[in-house]
This record gives sequence, C-alpha cells and structure tokens, in this order.
Amino acid sequence: MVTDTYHHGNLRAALVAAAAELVSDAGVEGVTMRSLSRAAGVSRAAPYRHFADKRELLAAVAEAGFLDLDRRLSEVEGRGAAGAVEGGEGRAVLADLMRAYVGFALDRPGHYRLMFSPDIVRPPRSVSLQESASRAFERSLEAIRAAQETQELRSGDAAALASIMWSAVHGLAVLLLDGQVRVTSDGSGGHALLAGDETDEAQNVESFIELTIEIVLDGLSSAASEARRS
Amino acid sequence: MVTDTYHHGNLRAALVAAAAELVSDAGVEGVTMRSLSRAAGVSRAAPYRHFADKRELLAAVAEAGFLDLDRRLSEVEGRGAAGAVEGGEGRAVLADLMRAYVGFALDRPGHYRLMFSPDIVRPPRSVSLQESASRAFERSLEAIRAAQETQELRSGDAAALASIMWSAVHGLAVLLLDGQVRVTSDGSGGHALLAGDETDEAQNVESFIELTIEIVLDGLSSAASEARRS
DNA sequence: ACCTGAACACCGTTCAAGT
DNA sequence: ACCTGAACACCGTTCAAGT
Repeated sequence: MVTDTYHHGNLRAALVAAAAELVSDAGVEGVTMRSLSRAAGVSRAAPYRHFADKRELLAAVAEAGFLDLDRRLSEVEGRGAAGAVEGGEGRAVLADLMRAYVGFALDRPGHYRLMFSPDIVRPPRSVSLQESASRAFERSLEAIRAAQETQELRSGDAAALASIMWSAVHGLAVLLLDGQVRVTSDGSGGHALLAGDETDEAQNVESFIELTIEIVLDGLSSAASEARRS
Repeated sequence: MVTDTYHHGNLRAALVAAAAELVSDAGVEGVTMRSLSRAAGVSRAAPYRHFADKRELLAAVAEAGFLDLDRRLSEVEGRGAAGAVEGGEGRAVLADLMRAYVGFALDRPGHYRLMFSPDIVRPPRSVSLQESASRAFERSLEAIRAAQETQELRSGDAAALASIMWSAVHGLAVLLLDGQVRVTSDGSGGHALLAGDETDEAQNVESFIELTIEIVLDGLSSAASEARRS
C-alpha cells in the first residue's frame, strides 16, 4: 500500500531513503532520478524542488553514510577509552578502528563507494558532507595522538600519520570490494592482486585484514628517521 | 583535415585512441560512444562491429593503461637490478616501485581511475586485461621476494605482502587524485583527510608520498609475529 | 509552497538495409 | 566484411502551468 501523495512535506526524506535503498541494492549506478520519483509516487520534476540536481541528492546519501561510519568508529573509541589512558592500549584502539572501518566498507559496499566516488565527493562539497566526513577522520586523529603520547607510535605530524593510516585501509577496502585482491587458502596469505575469477575465499579475508592492520601499525610505530631527535 | 572514411580497416584502433584521449582530457564519464563515432567520422552503429559494448571498449583503454604502468615499473626494476643482488638495495627498489606507481596515477588520473573502476575491472574481465594487470603486479611480487631473501623484509607469504604494499599505495593514489587528502605546508605533514577546499600544496605532496613509502616499508620489514620461528 | 505534464537534449544499443 | 539510417528504450533537467 503505497501512500499516493507526498504533500505531507517530507518528500526530501523519502527520496533520500529510496536512494539509500537503491544504493545498497544496486549501487550508485542503479539510482535514477526517474526511479526515485516513481518509488516516491511523484512526478519526475518533483525532486528538483528539494535538490538542485542528482549529485546533491546522492551527496545526502553519502552524508548519511559518513554519519553511520562515524557512529561505528565512536563505538570502538568508547570501548577502548578506559584502557587507553593506562597506556599500552593505543595500538589496540587503532587496530579496532581499522577493523571497524574495513568492516563498514564490506558491510555497505554501495554506500562506501558512493562516499568515495569522485563525482560526489570532489570539491565543491556541501559543508554538511564536509563536516560529516571530517568528523569520522577526527577520531583516528585523536587515537593517533593518544598512541603517540604513550610512545606506541612514532612521533611526527599526527595528521600525516592519520592520513597514511586511513589511506592504507582505504586501499585495502576498495581492492577487497572490487574483488581486485584475491585471498587464497594457503595460510594467512593475500594472493594475486587482480588475479583469476571467482573462488571461495571469504574466511581468509579476515586474516588478510589482520595482517594488513599489523603491518600498518608496525610501520606507524617504527622509530625511523623521525626519531633522530629522541 | 579529417579522413572521412575508415574503410582502411583500423576503426578499432582509431576508436581506442580517441577514447584514450577523452579519458585523459575529461575522464571516463567524458567518453560517449556517440562522440567516439563522431571523432572517427563514422556512424553511431559502426563501433559495435568491433566492440560488444562500451565496457569492452573501455577495457581496451584500461589495458593500454596497465601496459604503460608495467613499462614504468619495469624501468625501475632495470635500474635497481644490479645493486639488488648485492643486498641492501631491496628496500630502495621497492621504494622506487611505489614512487613510480603513484607517479603514474598522478600523471594519468583518467586512465588510473578507469583501470580501477569497478564497472570495467570487475569480473568477468577479458583475459588480456587480466594478464596486463597481473604482469604489473608480478613485478612487485618479485621485488618483495628479493628483499625477503636479503633479510630486508619480514618473512611470510610474499603475495600477501605484495598485495598489502599495493593496496597501501593504491589508497594513497586515489585519495590524492580525488583531493581527499590535503597536504599543508607545516612540515612534512599530510593533513586533514577530506578537509577544506583548494589550497596550494603540491610540493608537499611529494614529501607526503615519501613518508608513506617509508612507513609502508617499515611495516613490511618489522619482525612481528611472523618472525617467531626465526 | 509544492507538484504536474510535457518537452528538450542527451544517452547506449539494435537491426534491417545498403555496398 | 564493414558500415549506415533510423529507430527503441532509456537518461537528467527545465519550465510553464496548475492547486
């Protein structure tokens, strides 16, 4: 039973919800303004009372995605906060953040791709999209700083380290999502980037993620050239 | 002076060339079958004698991109090979490979994005696309193995390490390309992933890349849990 | 204020028909 | 074999007009 009119004033919300569902089910390319109008029981022109164009509507969906990601990351932080103060937990918190991050990407591939789709995310971005994305980033930044204070990470520009951590796990996420990294069953190994067709891996994905997290943390904690002054 | 007929038999090559130029100039979304036909001086239907669909044509452009990437990586390997045998050069070769990789992405953003665009690269892929992509990957695999033999990298599944290295630098590349990581001038630092609008960074990009490379190599070389058996 | 109907300028793709 | 003309089934977006 479809409500046959949206004069009640929340066409905007209904469109975003319909778009989010389409993004989940069929990916960004499955979203058309016409199908959204149809789903909302409204004319093709109606959405343009609420969004300047398709890009703006998709940006709203991406923003909801960033809020969801931020929520997941905040749960991790809440969990780890008590231990972190005592020291020695900084690495564990960062590992949990990375797990949560990749987990989000694998759980919501359509949203994740949209959130990092150049057409949507490339400047100019709306301030609200901007802010929701930055908020998620700030969490890793704070976790990085905390781990630096307990000597668990190398010193240096925390924002740089956070960017590097995020870009590493972003690379992992998109390659996993696109099936461009295959994980075989011969031990802990990732295998043959861009290799053969469908196989049944899936459980080894997790151990591959764990190895990546370990290596990223090791890199971020190595003394290296940054430690010359200590 | 446009040649007004392509009966001479290489419409296929002309279409791929025109598409590659459009990809460079305007990105993948700038490519339309109709504009390609127009550029080649041929009817809209003609391309379909040579390609099943648009995806297949773009895959040919992506394949050329992988060949170019592979060429760049092979130049690095040729340069480092002599020293690598003597040991101690393995890390330097890997660093050069990563530099060349990111350099390619920044030089040819349109091609790079196309090469990792899910619609093109997601299975089923043509065997030739498959092979050209794998070839580029094999290079890092061999370099990883060489560095393991000289004790410059941790032991363990070389393919996994190669995948992790590639995914880290892939993440760096796409975030740089999309302007989602900003680099400010306060030292060596990357800054504020997904932060503000246009600034004039550009020179600091290089030092940010260098820091990433250093951290990735440190992570790949740390003894960690993998070294329990040594 | 919010929505509709109808149009405009695009797409990718197909298919009979031409040479 | 290779290409054309014309059509089909889509798009995003606009704009006068309705309520």
